[in-house]
Amino acid sequence: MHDHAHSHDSTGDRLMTVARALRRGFGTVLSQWEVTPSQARALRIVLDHEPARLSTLAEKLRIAPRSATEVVDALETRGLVERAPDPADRRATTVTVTAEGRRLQALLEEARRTESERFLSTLSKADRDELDRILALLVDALA
Amino acid sequence: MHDHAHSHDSTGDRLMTVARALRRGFGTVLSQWEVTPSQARALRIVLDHEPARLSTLAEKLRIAPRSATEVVDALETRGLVERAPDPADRRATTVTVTAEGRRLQALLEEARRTESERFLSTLSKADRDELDRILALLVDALA
DNA sequence: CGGATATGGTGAGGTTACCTCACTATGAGG
DNA sequence: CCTCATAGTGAGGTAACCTCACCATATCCG
Repeated sequence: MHDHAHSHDSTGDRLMTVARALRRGFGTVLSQWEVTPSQARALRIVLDHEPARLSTLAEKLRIAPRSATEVVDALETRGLVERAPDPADRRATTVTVTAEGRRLQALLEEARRTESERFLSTLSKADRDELDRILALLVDALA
Repeated sequence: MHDHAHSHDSTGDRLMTVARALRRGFGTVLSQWEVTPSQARALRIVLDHEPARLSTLAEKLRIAPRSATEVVDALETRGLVERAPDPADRRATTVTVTAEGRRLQALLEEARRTESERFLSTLSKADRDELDRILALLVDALA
């Protein structure tokens, strides 16, 4: 009677399933502020590396430099970041977050945290800690 | 020297990071057979629900019916699935996997398993089991 | 110094995987 | 049978990527 179609799924499959659901959740939350997931990710990275070159941003986001141009265009249009010439290299452009961008980023961070907790709320505290610990190991291994 | 920029990330963030990396891995492996992730997912679902209606497939993949048409088009062009009229409802179309599709699906399943294990290889057996157990809980909670 | 070569950013144009909307064909209920 | 719902698909659109070509600037080196 029960749906045990997942019973033969591997850990990797489960991981993808869970991540997909969480992605959906984040996306829904983000749309409240008319921010796309890609923009939210970029805004966050820029804030972490301010003042960030476009090329640095591209690298951190693991996208092509050309694509970084696009997402910065979008953020700049929304007034969340600003471009400025890099005084050290006249080819380069640096990106900084505006006050407005900072304000929004704080809201997004909070929303992400809330959504994440809601998502994990079916787990016991112990399991959540375990999950976090193991995921951290995997993240470290990616470096 | 070390990159501890992730230190303030939440569990949800880590989950996304890990899933993203795994997705990349799967994608790379799949490209060996010139199969896109979307096609691989669809092939799998069709096999699990054979003979599957397009609408059923769309529902299981959580995409719009129109999009199911597209992915089935792609699979049919590659000779991996076949459309047939549903004898019970002349509006409906059923999709079945061809012998070729079955052969490929077996290869893909194996590749997925291998890639998944490679990805998790940095974890101890105990941690892998823990991770699997907790993810299974989350998957169940999604239903 | 100056010429070759590498690098930073962007315009043009393409791809994938989605979407909505409108339409046709068929089924089902009153 | 007349209305209304449902199955699939054509047409056309979007987000988030991509490559390739190009220009401006930097760097290296004979």
